[in-house]
Amino acid sequence: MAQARPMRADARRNYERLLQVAAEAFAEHGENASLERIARRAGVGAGTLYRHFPTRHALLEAAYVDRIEALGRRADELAQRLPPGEALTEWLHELCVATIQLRGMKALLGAAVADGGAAAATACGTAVQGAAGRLVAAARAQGAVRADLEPIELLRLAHGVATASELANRRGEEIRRYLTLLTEGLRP
Amino acid sequence: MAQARPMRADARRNYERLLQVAAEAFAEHGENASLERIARRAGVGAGTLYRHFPTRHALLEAAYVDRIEALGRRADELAQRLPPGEALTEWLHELCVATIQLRGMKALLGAAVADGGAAAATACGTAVQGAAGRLVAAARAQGAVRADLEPIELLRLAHGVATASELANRRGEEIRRYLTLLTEGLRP
DNA sequence: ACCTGAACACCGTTCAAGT
DNA sequence: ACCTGAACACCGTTCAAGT
Repeated sequence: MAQARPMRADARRNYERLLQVAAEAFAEHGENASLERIARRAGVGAGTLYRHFPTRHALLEAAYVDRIEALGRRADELAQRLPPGEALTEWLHELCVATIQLRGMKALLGAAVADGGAAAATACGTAVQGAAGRLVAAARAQGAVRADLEPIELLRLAHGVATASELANRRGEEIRRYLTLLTEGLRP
Repeated sequence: MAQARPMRADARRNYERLLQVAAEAFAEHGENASLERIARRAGVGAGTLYRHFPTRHALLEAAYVDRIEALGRRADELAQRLPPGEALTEWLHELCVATIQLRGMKALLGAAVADGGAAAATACGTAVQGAAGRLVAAARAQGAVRADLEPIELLRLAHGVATASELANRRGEEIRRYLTLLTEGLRP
């Protein structure tokens, strides 16, 4: 998405500053961090925040889109280094860690795999659904996962595993265990 | 928990009215429903709400504790009618449906299986952890589930499955599918 | 013993006035 | 073209005053 016209210098400065402060605020307080405080800490008026980011979700997405896209690239790195089944498992683990680590990330990743329509169009939705699609296709071709497994449902289940791990503690210590239970199933 | 002294008639009336309005409000708007509006709709001052329910969570728990305890009894009904493995699966399904159905329920059930310590002491924690404990023990004795499966982690994973299903839609149509994936595992 | 509702602090969001 | 900050509505929470 190339910027048609470059932003005015002061606007650009405010924009960057808002993103930086927002990333911290969302990481610490979650998706409901106070927007008014973000504006204040960034040294801009409330109106400036709303001009750059018309909705809370727009700010949240802008604040974390880099990390999400890095996760997308990470999928391909893992696909090169590891057999398809292991690459998938390892990527899911990193996805879950990211989900828990920054408090605001959970809402963002949730929205990125919600519902179907609108989510897939966002940058985060594209990155994460694309990555999962490639990893699942490769794993399926090798017979490492069941043939009827859809990438989108796997992403939702991974979000569920992250949620479950978060209920145990915020440190993510249970992620491996819960991911193993999901992969292997509950039967003996 | 027997009431040491019965409440004064007006207090009792306010208490009941608050619970009723709160149950509707939480069901519709989720756990963050406006407390001030609940008080207003119940026709009481804000102070009265806080007197009866010192925290938002206390009100949420009081509003839904009946339903949660019914779910606990339901576990034993199912255990009588069905083989242990099926009873467990069916109960998990009903638990997930309940989790999604009333918007406020998710936060309550989440808290009931969070973290260990404080949760187990609440009425909801006791009911739900007790039920899961009995069902898992029976299923384990029959070899229907893996021997190392802890009730608490199963409850957390079920909460994750409910979360995953909610990402697909609020109608719970995906619950069976996601529960099957969890039970059977992701491998072919 | 219990209730009311004003009071305070804080926040989301908009918009007239500025540069 | 962009910014500021006052203004409005709404909410959580407390507490003095009532009955």
